[in-house]
Amino acid sequence: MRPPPVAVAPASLWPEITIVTDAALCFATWNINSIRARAHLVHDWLDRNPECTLLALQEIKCEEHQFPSSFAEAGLHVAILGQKAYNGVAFISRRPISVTMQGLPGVTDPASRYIEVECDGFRLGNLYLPNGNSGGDEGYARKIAFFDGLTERSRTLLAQKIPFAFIGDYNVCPTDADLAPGALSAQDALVRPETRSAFRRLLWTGLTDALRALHPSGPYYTFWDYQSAAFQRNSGIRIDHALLSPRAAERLKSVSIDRDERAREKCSDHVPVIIKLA
DNA sequence: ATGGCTATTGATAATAGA
Repeated sequence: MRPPPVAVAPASLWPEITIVTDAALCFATWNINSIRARAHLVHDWLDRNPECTLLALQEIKCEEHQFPSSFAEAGLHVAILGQKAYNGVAFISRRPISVTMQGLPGVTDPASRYIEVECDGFRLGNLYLPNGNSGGDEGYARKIAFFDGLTERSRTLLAQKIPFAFIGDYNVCPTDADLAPGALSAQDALVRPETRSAFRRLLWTGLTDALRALHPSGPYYTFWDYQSAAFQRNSGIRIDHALLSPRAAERLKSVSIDRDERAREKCSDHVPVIIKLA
């Protein structure tokens, strides 16, 4: 057991903020678009990224019992919230993890889209937000309802003074700088003003968009459509994000997007985003 | 305007993704 963090400065604007000495931590998020189709890519990636302690996966597209056993057999810790055919989120970790939540309070959508774990005193929420383009008004309402649930969850964790990150596929381009010209129509649920507003309401609970904190301008994409040679044309969008609690944000060292993964054979249409905390 | 890619399934055509 490691000792609890030692506070050396008083709380400021956010009650959770204190300057602390915590162990370094590296984690990543990756919408894998079927773990069964791409388990080998995940193993390869983990082998090449030994410093990454936790990997959050989205769209595993299987039930718990269908999740490849190779990860646990390799000595990795696994936490899964799955369902048949669609959605599904999971953690693969080099360190022990305990599940603190499955699904978000108040979110009635039965789809498997949120799992949260504790690891060495840090909390990680792994989310796959509804796309919102299908299912008409009801489908879009589920997207906004998920944002509301996540916003409430942020307030709860902040009130509990737990350092955390919400990582995953948010299915939102926060600003026009987060998509290539022409990559999406203006009516798309990923860029609708109501979607961006919901994202900002979540941010304004006191969270930090890790990539933009370190890279305020310029195009950074995490998804390229399989169609129309989108990757070759770099017609991408940034929809996979890491939002950090204040105490986590103070420790932010780097954010990197592993775009090389998009060039691999039979790859996912998303690439890993890696976050390092001091 | 359409199709274009890729995955899934009480498939082999439909649905969802983004």
